[in-house]
Amino acid sequence: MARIKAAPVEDRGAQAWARLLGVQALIVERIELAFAEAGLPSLAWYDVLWELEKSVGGRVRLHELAERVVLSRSNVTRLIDRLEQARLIAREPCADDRRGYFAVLTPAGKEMRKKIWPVYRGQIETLFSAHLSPTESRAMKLMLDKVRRGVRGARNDKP
Amino acid sequence: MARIKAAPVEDRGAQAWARLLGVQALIVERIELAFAEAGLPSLAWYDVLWELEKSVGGRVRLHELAERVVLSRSNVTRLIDRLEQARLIAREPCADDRRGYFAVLTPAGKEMRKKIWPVYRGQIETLFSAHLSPTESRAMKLMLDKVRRGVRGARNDKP
DNA sequence: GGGTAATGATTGCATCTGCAACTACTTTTT
DNA sequence: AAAAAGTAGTTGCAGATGCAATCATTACCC
Repeated sequence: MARIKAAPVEDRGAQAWARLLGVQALIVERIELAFAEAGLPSLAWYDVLWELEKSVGGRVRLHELAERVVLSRSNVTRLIDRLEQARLIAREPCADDRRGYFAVLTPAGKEMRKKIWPVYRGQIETLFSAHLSPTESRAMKLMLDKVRRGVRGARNDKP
Repeated sequence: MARIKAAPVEDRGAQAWARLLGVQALIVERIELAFAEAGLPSLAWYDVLWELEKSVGGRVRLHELAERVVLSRSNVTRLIDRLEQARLIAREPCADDRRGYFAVLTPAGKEMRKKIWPVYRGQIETLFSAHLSPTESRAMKLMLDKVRRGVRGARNDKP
């Protein structure tokens, strides 16, 4: 009958959040290390390449990209600069809106992503998936989806 | 009877990982914004203050701190520099090992942490906990604990 | 339609971060 | 006990990041 040291309900969210932060930092550090050892570019580069590859025509407007990879505008400008210098993507002016630019994936960019993926996949498997059952992974994804929808849905409370 | 578009089991982990990265980035961005608006220092500073407060005597060796907040050594040196300049912590030489230093929490540091926490807690609640049931939060924490133990336990495979 | 507001992208500046090299001290080896 | 190897922390350097300001273009609205 003795109820032992159950965390106050209001704290459970904070505890889960703290673990999430810790695990994310730990695993990202390892992945970056593995990438560097394999002579591959950073996770940020992979994210951009993958985001482009997912998009129709391998092209995305820069501000759209900034939102998807969660970086500030100025940062995207310079990240794209570096990727362009490495010939993995190219800038292409937008016909409809003469202020805007697309980032488009080059063949070399496509190949680079293909080259990174097996390494990335292996790290995810070893560092993350291996410690969860498929059911757990699925549950985690669903929960995080709910959180994401909640956060993104509730934006702009201002009138 | 038709089984519809179930993700291959091997991909579930990767999907969960992708969501984790996305949600973390999204929420951290919001939290940093809220901190800045409230005139508070960054999340990194909070992490250090909290780590010290949790430790007996409010003191931790620098290399220990680096490991706990998942930062490189050199980075800790300079993070501690800034915190020291702000009088929130102090360096104290270690008697046992004359190479080493402790970071110790000052009263001002303790107060700062107390001042940040309500804001932080509010953000966690709004951005994260609000979208999960207490049961889900608990399940998420337990899963992430398993992952963390798995990652930390499997280190140093090298002979 | 002309003025104002808003948006897309870039740049200057300051900060933050990591790696590699370095100094100082400690532990291990022989 | 002297030499070798390892560990704690700092520093130089280069890269990455964000904010605020700027320029160009588009949308709004009276």
